[in-house]
Amino acid sequence: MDEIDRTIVNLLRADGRTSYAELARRVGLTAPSVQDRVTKLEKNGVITGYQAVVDPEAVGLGITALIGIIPDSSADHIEICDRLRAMTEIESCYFLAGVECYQLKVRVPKMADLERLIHRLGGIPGVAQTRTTITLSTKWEDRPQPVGAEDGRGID
Amino acid sequence: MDEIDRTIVNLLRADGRTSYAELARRVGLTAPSVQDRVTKLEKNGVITGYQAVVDPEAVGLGITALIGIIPDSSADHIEICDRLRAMTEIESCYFLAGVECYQLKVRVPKMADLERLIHRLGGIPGVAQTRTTITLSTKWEDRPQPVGAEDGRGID
DNA sequence: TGGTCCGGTCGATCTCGTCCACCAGTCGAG
DNA sequence: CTCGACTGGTGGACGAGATCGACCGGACCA
Repeated sequence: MDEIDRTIVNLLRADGRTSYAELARRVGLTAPSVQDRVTKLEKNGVITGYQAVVDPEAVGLGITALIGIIPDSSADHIEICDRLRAMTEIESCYFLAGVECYQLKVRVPKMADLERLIHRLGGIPGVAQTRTTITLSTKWEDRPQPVGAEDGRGID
Repeated sequence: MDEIDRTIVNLLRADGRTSYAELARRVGLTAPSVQDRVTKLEKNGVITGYQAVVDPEAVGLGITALIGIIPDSSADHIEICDRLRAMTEIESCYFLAGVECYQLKVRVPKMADLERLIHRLGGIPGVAQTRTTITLSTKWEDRPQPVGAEDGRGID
C-alpha cells in the first residue's frame, strides 16, 4: 500500500470503470503492473467491490428514511440482525453506541411501504421501539474521501 | 426503462465493472445494444456513476460516526450546506424533517480527528448544537436493492 | 403504400485485458 | 563476495472486448 496504490484506489473510487490501461497512464506504469496491484488490493480486502451508483428516484425508490431501533432487555442481537438483513429495503445498517442500538437507512417507493416496513420492524422479537426520520433531501451520499498518507493495516 | 434496462441496472449495481459483452450475454442482446442502453441510462440520470467500494478501515478511516445537526433560528441553510460540503470527512449528508435538520455520516482515522471535526461543526454559523453517535460496527452498507417492476419517472 | 423512427444486428477495426518470458534491485545465507 | 530466492516491473503476443458505421425489420402515421 504505497503512494501508487493510494492513487489507484482514489481513481477507482471516483470512477469504478476506469480501464487498467487508463490507470496505468495516470500512475506511470504499464497495464499488467496496475492489474497486478488492483488484484492484490482486492485480495487484501482494500477494494471490496464495484457498484454502479443509481439515482434512487429514477428507479422508483423516492422515499429515504433513517430508522433507529431501540431494543428491549431480552434482545438477541444475532436474531435481530438476521431479521434486519432479510429486509431488502434496508440499504445500510449500523450498530451504535447508544439507546438506539441500530440505525437503518431504508428506501421505499411510497409512504405506505414505509409504514408497512415500520410495522414489520416493530414485530421483530427484541425490538421495543423504532424511531423514524424522513429525509427531505439527500445533499450528497457516499462521497469518496481521498485516501491520504496514513493507512490502516500494514498490508504489504 | 423496460425489463431489460432494469436487469442491466441490477447487474451493474452488483458489479460495476461487468463488461458490455457480459451484460449482453445476460440479457440476450448484443454488446452494442447494451452499450447504447447503458449510455442512455447514464444520460437520463438513472446511472449517475461508478465507484470502487473500499473497506474504510483498510485505508485508515477506522472510525465512523453519525452526527445530527441542530440549527438555531438564524440558520442560513445554503451557508451551512456549503460549509458542510467543504468538510471532506462528511461522506453523506441528509436534510431531515425534525429537530436535527441534518444528519451526517463521517469517517475519520482517530478519535482526536472526530473531536476536532465536532468542534469545527459547532463553529459553523447557524449551528446551535451537534449530537454524535459512534458506530460500533457496520453490519452492511449501500446494499443494492433490486429494482423491480415499478420505476419512478416516465423516462423513455 | 410509402416514409420515418426506433431499436436491434452484423461486421470491421482498434483498444484493452491477460498471460508469459524476461529483467533489475534487494535481502539473507553460506 | 557470491549465489539464489523474492519482489515488482517491462515488453510482446494473442484473444476478447469496445466502438463505429451500415443495414434491417416492425410500428406508426399520413
